[in-house]
Amino acid sequence: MMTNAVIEKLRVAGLRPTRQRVALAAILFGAGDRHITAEQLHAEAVTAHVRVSLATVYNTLNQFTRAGLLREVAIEGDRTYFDTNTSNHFHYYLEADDRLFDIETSALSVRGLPEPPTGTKIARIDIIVRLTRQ
Amino acid sequence: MMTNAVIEKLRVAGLRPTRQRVALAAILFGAGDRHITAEQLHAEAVTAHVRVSLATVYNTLNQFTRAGLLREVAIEGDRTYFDTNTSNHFHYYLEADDRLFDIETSALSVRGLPEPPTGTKIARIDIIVRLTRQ
DNA sequence: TTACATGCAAACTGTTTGCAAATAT
DNA sequence: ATATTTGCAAACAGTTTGCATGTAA
Repeated sequence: MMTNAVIEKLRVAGLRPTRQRVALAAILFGAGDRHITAEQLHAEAVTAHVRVSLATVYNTLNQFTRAGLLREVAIEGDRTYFDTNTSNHFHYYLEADDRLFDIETSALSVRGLPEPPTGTKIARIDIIVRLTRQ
Repeated sequence: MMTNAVIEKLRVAGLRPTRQRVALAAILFGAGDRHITAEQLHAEAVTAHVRVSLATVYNTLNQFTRAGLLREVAIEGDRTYFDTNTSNHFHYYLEADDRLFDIETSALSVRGLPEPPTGTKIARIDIIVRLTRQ
């Protein structure tokens, strides 16, 4: 992703385009949809010779999420995954590899959902299809 | 749940019916389906005058899960929820209250799921319907 | 020039573990 | 008698925070 486009994206989200944010955004949004942890992103930044602390990576991921640029994916286990695809979609999770990827279809739907309890409404439906090696 | 039934359940699962396990199992399985964290279970045990350490509660929940008596539910956030209903079913999650409950229907189904990637098969489908107060 | 962002280390939370004492078989 | 389980405290992993320094506007 071009640096200018990243900078614009951050500005639109109301975030100052600092060196660290621009570099992290370029990694995150520069190569299609990604599912990444803070630790992984930090490692990639280090590899790309971007000087940024792990704390800043965490803070940045949380800011991006609050700004709607990322979405958190709930997987049981310790690490938190962040997804660069914020549109409505579902996931495969391959436990053996601790890897997460999008289900490539928009045809997927849920049937037979009852009315939610009184006083509540559905905010979002998360679907995780757990895979095992066969 | 009668103590005898709990003891039998533990034996069948290959777990020695110790005082702590029997007491925790009675709390867990004695009152319909429950969704509970280690901390919550520990608090209930203390209230019920069962002397048990938090570490033992954690260990016990993990043992029960390994034995197929419980099921873990992945919610983003820090705490791990354990569900006493191990059958195939889905969940509502009310974020405002950090509360989890079963979707009361067996009619719920997923349509349009593509073939899983080569070399993998579907182990389980987790669905979390996130609710907000309206 | 001023408000905001960063880095670091220290704090914090949920969870696991090592080991001696207690308990089930 | 012996193998398993427990409690405790200490360890641990992932994540957050306080504060001095640095940087964007």
